[in-house]
Amino acid sequence: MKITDKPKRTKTKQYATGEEVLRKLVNKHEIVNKILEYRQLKKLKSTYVDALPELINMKTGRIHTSYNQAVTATGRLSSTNPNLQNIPIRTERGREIRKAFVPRDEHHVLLAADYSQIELRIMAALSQDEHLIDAFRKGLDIHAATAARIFGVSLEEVTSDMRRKAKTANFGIIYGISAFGLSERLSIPRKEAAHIINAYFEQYPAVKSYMDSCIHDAKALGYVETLKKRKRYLPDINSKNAVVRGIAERNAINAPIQGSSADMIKIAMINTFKALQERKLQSKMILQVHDELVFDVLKTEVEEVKEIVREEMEKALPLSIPTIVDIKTGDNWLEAH
DNA sequence: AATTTCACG
DNA sequence: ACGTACGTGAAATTA
Repeated sequence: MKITDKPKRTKTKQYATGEEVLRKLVNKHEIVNKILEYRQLKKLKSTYVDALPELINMKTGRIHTSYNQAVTATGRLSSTNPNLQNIPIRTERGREIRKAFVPRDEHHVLLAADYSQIELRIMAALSQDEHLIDAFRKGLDIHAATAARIFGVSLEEVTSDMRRKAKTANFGIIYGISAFGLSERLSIPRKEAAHIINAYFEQYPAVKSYMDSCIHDAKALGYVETLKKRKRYLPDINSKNAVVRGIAERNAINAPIQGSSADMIKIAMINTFKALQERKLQSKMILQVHDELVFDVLKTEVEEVKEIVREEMEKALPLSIPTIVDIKTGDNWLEAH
């Protein structure tokens, strides 16, 4: 439509129209927002509303996913046919879909138990950064605590904007972020993003040296590993192509963190299943979504199951800092969140 | 069959 | 000069 001078192209030379591209064009033409809204509705309808009812099992009257144990590079599970690890939650219309996931009958509730900030906790434990460890031991709001440190203010002086930036930085760090990436995500100048990253590593110096050591180990050994010694091989770590090498370096930083989190929840799943069996409970573990377990719980068993699940998840793979699990119940999956 | 887009952690 | 945050899977579109 000629609403931008240098339209972005995909690698096959077509016009790129992904969400990030379109969002930069919303002020150029009134149709752009309408396209974004249309896309969202189309996605939700085709992927969930239309597809899921087709997958109801004739015998059980329920839908059953398949969990794949040997697909991902990091040790996570993946879920197919249908994928129940990407059920919507972020938008209001998406949340309507999540409400459709309900307990087996009126005598049951759904119980959702999720690890709180698990990847940041693992990064604290792996890096042994004293300030990050200290924040978790004190039970602080980790994004606010990070904001206070990187912006040099007291906890009380942290504004919502400072916290938002620190939160994005925290997630970015786990992925091996660049100043460019952070600036894009926060819509701030690259210089400011670079300052935030510099401040982050000044305030959490052991995080910086831990990340450097991940890359160093990958170059020396050809792989990195998780807390439970799961390896990810990184054959591109010494590539002469800077782009290819950069991806491998970010993998070297991220894989031990994401993979150790997967180690932890897998151990928790085994031990929780055993504990429910040993106590002859009828409640069932029904879903895993990377840092969350969902149970179909007999109402009379709620308190006992809650205790067991918290205990088994929190003690599955002890770190040098507390592991916290948040638990909620509800009459549908959204309410249990 | 490959690519693009977008849903989740 | 160049590209630029990790891990997935499904549906629609393009080749």
